[in-house]
Amino acid sequence: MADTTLRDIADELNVDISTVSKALNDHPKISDTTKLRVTKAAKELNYHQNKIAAALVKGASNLIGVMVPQTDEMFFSSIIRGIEEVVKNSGYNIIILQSNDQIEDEIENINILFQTKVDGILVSHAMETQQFDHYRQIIDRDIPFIFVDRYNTSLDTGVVAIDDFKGAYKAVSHLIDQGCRRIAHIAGRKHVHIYKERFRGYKQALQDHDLSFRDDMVVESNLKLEAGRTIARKFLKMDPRPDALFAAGDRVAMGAIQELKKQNISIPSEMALVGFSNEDFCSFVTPTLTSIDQHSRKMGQKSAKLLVEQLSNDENKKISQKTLLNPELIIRESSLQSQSGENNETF
Amino acid sequence: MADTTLRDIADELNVDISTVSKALNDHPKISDTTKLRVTKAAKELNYHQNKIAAALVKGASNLIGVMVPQTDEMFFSSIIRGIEEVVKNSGYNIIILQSNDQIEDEIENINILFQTKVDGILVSHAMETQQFDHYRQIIDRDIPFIFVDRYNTSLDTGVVAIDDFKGAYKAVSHLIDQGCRRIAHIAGRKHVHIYKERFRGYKQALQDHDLSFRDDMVVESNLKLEAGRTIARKFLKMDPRPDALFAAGDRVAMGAIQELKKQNISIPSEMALVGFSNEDFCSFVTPTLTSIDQHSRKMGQKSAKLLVEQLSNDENKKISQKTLLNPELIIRESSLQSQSGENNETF
DNA sequence: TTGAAAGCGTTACCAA
DNA sequence: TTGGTAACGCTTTCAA
Repeated sequence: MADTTLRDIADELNVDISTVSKALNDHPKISDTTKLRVTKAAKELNYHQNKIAAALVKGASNLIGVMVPQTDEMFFSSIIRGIEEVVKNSGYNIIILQSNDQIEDEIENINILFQTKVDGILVSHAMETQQFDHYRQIIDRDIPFIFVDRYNTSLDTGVVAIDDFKGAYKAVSHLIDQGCRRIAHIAGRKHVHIYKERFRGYKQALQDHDLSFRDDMVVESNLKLEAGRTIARKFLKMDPRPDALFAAGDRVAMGAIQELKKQNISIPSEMALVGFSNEDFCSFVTPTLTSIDQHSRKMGQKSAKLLVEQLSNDENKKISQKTLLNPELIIRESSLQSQSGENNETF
Repeated sequence: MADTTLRDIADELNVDISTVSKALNDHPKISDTTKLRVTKAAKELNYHQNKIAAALVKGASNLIGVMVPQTDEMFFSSIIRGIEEVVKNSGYNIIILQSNDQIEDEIENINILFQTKVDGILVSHAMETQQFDHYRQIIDRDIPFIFVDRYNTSLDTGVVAIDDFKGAYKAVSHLIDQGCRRIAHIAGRKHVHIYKERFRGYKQALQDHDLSFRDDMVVESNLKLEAGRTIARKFLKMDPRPDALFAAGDRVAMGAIQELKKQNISIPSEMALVGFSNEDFCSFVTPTLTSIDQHSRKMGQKSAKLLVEQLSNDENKKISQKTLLNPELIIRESSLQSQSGENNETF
């Protein structure tokens, strides 16, 4: 059954097709009576606007491209949720692309976005991306474009992320407050800006509390679970060994917990632990894991809002604004020296 | 900077626009030399096909609509991942819509999908949907359409899900094997087909092992964490109390674990536990949680494959096939009476 | 207030 | 093998 078109409605009502179009779009110069007749007929014929045709003539697809490394990482899926919520209410839809954390896929995806003629783009870039020329094309084409979370400073685009420096700073300061003095850091890849920031926050917190920074107390990793196990083993062999671990991710922290438990190291008294991201499971594990909440859903919402705003801006004035959300330290058992069971305060 | 069009390439090369189109589409009747010239010019001018225009004339958008309750639930985000992988390799893209488990959003989303002229639709329906007329429109319009996981039997569509009956049966049989005799069930909403199936599997397993079924051993719930706590409290008050809990979801099982631990009930010796979905955190909690793996990513892949297949089928022969994947019991500490630490076998 | 017609960028058919 | 042209369904400008 072929879809109803404007033509069908026009024929039905013996008016011109352009009249129908205008009536449906609530054009001011169409009489209320015709508007009524048209909307009625449209409903009867079960008409749905063909957005493809409209997009072609208007030069705007009402599509927003969203690219993340993978949809099935809690952090990204919740960003996506936030984006979808906002975007839909503004009449846009999102098309989702995954980079699988690989630059080749990223490049290919960007081409797809060009073909799809998306009106705007939201990206969290691949872990292994160190060279951002393919993103430059987006800017050259004047497509509104905002980085979410993982961003690159060399490009003049909008950015929505959390203040990773501050998050790390809060985490480490908290550990120091709890009496920890030899705090090690499980870092992410140092070419990724956000991980660099977390590392910087770690160092700064140490310095501000007159603790010395030591190179051998920092290990770079891919932040996966298995890495946490290995790295924990490594730290346990040190003498004196660290009395706390600040991990740049929850999964890698989880791996460390597993290893510590296996070796019967008590958490937090022998070694305290703070993760980063505040994934669901932080409150499920034993001991529950202190972490930094990144407000991922809000991050998605904010980036989408900014983008939509930019899109509705007549004078295509580029918003190359950087928005850093405030990270939140969620204190749980893994770092609380003064034990008090089900603690769960927020700072 | 306006995008390059076929016209630009044609002008550049002094050939007709239709020649360019054919050359780019590798049409057999175009000489290799012109193909070469055209592709070269296209690259130089940085041409990207306008899929919107192509979609309009071809009557196919190359878009596949995906609707899930929420993207930020592990299970759905991993379905989405699977879908995206398959679909991209077939030249399609996905647009994502969330129903927020509400029927109003569902109806609105379906209208959006009509407007976007998606070529096919993949849906996991909202928890609260009990009336499926809005889905019937999709069928009436001959849009290929497959249910993923949450499906309805009254509609003649394709279905990809796991065999929930079998999953529940495996879970309960396993508990019985472990010596449990009073097995309670935390069920999902009984109007949702998959939860009905899990309930059926539970009953059947009891019956096949000569255990009697009791109404008061089953509680229906929304499967959220908090519900798990409440329901566990309720079961703990029974006399004699259950020696095992089979939950239709991991989160609700998690809530139960929390309550049991709080009341110092030892797991699994005093009460064994099996969840459903095998979420990440199952292997993180203490004790690790036995669960049923649903192969969600594979589910996404399978449904996408089926849909794409159907789309490329010239004679629009509808695939109203039902594919049930085999659920996998992942045995962990929460149900293993013979304790052996880090057990993690697969059946 | 309504109608006619051009045009968005492609594809596909028929003619050359 | 290539060119011309209609058509996809809609919006928009100008004329009536």
